[in-house]
Amino acid sequence: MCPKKHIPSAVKDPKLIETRRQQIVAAAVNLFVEKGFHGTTTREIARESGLSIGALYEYVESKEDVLYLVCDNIHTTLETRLRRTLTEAGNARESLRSAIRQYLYVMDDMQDDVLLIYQESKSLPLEALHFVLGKEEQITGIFADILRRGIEDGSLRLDPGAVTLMAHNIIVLGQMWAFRRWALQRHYTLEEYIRVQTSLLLNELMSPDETDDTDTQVKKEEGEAVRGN
Amino acid sequence: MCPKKHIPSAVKDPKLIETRRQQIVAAAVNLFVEKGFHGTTTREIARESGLSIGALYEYVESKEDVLYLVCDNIHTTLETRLRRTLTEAGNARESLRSAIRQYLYVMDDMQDDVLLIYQESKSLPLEALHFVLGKEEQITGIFADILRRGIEDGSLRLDPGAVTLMAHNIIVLGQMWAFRRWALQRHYTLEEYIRVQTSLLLNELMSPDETDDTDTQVKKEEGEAVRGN
Amino acid sequence: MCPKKHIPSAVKDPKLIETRRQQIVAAAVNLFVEKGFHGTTTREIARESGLSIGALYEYVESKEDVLYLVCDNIHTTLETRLRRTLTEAGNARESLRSAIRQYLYVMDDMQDDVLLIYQESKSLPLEALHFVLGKEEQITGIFADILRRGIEDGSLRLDPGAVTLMAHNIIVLGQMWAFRRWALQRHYTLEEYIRVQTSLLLNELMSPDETDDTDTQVKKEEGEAVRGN
Amino acid sequence: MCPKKHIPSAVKDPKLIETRRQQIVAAAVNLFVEKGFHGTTTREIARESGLSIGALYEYVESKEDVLYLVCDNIHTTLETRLRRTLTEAGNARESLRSAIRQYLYVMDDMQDDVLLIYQESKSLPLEALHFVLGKEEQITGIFADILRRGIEDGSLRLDPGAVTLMAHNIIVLGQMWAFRRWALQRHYTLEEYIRVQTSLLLNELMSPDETDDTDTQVKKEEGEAVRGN
DNA sequence: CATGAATGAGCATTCATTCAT
DNA sequence: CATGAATGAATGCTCATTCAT
Repeated sequence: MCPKKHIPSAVKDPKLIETRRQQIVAAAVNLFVEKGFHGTTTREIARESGLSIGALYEYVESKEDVLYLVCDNIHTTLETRLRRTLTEAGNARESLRSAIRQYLYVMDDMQDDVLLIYQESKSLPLEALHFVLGKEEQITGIFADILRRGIEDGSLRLDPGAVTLMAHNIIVLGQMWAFRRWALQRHYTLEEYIRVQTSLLLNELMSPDETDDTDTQVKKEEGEAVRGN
Repeated sequence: MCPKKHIPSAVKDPKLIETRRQQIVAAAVNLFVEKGFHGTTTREIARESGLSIGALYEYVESKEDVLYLVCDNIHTTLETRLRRTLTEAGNARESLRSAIRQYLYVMDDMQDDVLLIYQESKSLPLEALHFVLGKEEQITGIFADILRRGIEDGSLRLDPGAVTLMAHNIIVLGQMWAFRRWALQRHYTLEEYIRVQTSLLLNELMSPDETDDTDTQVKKEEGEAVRGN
Repeated sequence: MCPKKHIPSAVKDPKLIETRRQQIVAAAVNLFVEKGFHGTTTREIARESGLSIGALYEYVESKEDVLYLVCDNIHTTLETRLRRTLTEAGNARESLRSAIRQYLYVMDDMQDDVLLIYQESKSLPLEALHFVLGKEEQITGIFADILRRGIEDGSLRLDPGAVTLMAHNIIVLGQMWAFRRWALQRHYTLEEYIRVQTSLLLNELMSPDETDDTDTQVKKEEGEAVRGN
Repeated sequence: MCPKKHIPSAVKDPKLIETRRQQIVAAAVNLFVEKGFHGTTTREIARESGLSIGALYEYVESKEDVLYLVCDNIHTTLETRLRRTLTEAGNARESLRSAIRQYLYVMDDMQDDVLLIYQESKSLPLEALHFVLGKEEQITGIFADILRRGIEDGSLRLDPGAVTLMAHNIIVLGQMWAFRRWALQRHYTLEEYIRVQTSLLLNELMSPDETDDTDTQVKKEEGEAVRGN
């Protein structure tokens, strides 16, 4: 998959390490989401993990390690869920359309976690940050691959030099659904968001002849609401 | 402009308040950018401001107030610089193209500040956060206005219900240049980024007949480099 | 006198720093003597100093700083008290005899402090340790000076190359009264100790013709006691 | 030899106890010398001993027990090595001269261990400390015995009441070579130190008629160096 | 208005020791 | 006998905020 930062543990049994770290991550995600990294104490993490503070530090060397574990876990979950939905059926254009939809479903579901990474990863030590960004890039690569397939099979017209950028655009599409939810989710439902963004992205917006009507149309009230801010 | 949160001060003279708060913000931006909100102490802010801690607390009620002041200041600067470049000359499509370019210039210049808002605004008390988000929405409104003008003058084909979303897309376009710089700025120069993103956005990408070649084409090496990662 | 390590303080008024540090040292000496450096907590030091823990750290940067302050204070006291008793009256031999006597009085009085330095100075950071050893050497120099005067005025016969060593011997003479008190003070009174050590040192022991009888003779019971262990 | 503190063990086999404790002591000496008693953790002791912490605590009841074991071991080694070199050949004066020389050789070799006892024995529980001091006294007795023999055979002129003191002086002579090495070993080689101290002690210093020249004379450069500080 | 000394709750982390397996 | 995971009291230190001068 992707190289992971090795976090030393005083405990020898790898099985146990895995189990305990899962407890820790499960507890920490919730706490970090709720109160932020700096607002959460190690004791809270320990308590919620069902570990003593001493035990916590047997599986982790610092609070920052917990943050890394959390970020990595979120990314892994994200990637796993995303890859699970990928199909090679049909041309790449259809694959992309489907992948975007699935990606946005996942992002909608993991909003808090996405936010967490975006707001707290700066607290990671440099080395750990690199690993996290590496993972981020890898996930971006999923879309880059589809885009390249689309260029090859002719279903997508895109300058090869713009592939990376486009892939990042798609990723950001999902992230903004989370970190601008205070605005977006007031105006659009997830389905609307998916529909419109996909259209814009797949360039159907400006080529009405290729557009299927149900796709681009936004509900009336929505159109009104938008003007209201 | 936009309603601002009133921050009480023990000092009467409004002129003085204004001056001192400017000192405070100037000092705090640098510190927050460099060390983050939590990594900066009030003493450091005071020292860099040329004030005593006692004096600092005469102009501000809490460290969070400083953060609010900083965020508000960044947003105000951003908006001012952006509005200064807006022209009504030509059709809206050309206005938009120009606005995006100018916006990206500003965002490139203010990368650190943009990052600051994105990573630290979660530390604001709820009320202050609302003011900050309000400002954000207002800036988004600048682009929404242009888009609406484009619909009216026919230079932009866009479903009215998608205006808000498109405006957010544009804003995020600029923000991602900052918060994904670890990837984007490794692959693209600012000019390339502006060119490609504008093309994608203005839908020239998929309609090569409308495209001006120099605009969509990315330098060969870039194309290679992209595949390389 | 002797260069001192500068210990930064958050407080500006030098008078206040002096006062507070004196409080701190006064409290810490007792605590360190009683419970050792590691056995004493910073909170105890603060409490006994009449300061809050926060205030303590305004005058000191670490617990080790307190230790340095304590060591330096002890050395300074020692040196001051020692120098106060020095006389140039008579020949150097008589000066030395008197100086040793006074030195041992002081050492007897400061036993606990001497012990403290000997047992805890290893906990000092390297730099601070150098300052402490420098001070120690300077005190040794007091006796070296007298010895040199003795060589010059002919009242002491000593190879110049042995001056330093002899000076260290004298210093250690006083220190061992403290750190071997569990044995020495069971067998000898201070006066006896002074008398015998001075005799041995001034070489009267083996030259009975120069010896004044009352000086070398140790009380009968003492002689017995010695054999008893 | 000397009564030793009994340290309870959960293990029955005395052979095994002996072996394991030797492992423990060997590891702990190095660690204590390097990092001090308080700076060494029980886990480190266990690891270096090749034992698990669990096992460590089967052979020892506390960290302080390890310290006692270490101190006792050092003292035992010291005494053994010292006694091995003792000869009854010649008069006591010559025995003493030789014993001092051998003693200083051993002390030079065991500097770190000597320092260890001097700096850390204060961390021993009272009872253990008494045993350690007892051993120290016993070693001192070695020299007391020689001194007494010297009084009897007339080769040493010494007030019987000063025997104990003189014995302590000799012991301290060796110890100071270790704990004042920062000064002494900068000025003198071991051989010079032995020569001069022996001379001073054997009272040849002030009676040049009895002195053998090579013995009291300190190398010219040394003499200079001494004045230089 | 300005100063800066004082406060003390709060935090991350350590480590000797235990005990179930 | 051996193992090593678990415990949690204890510690050094920080820092936002206050308030007497």
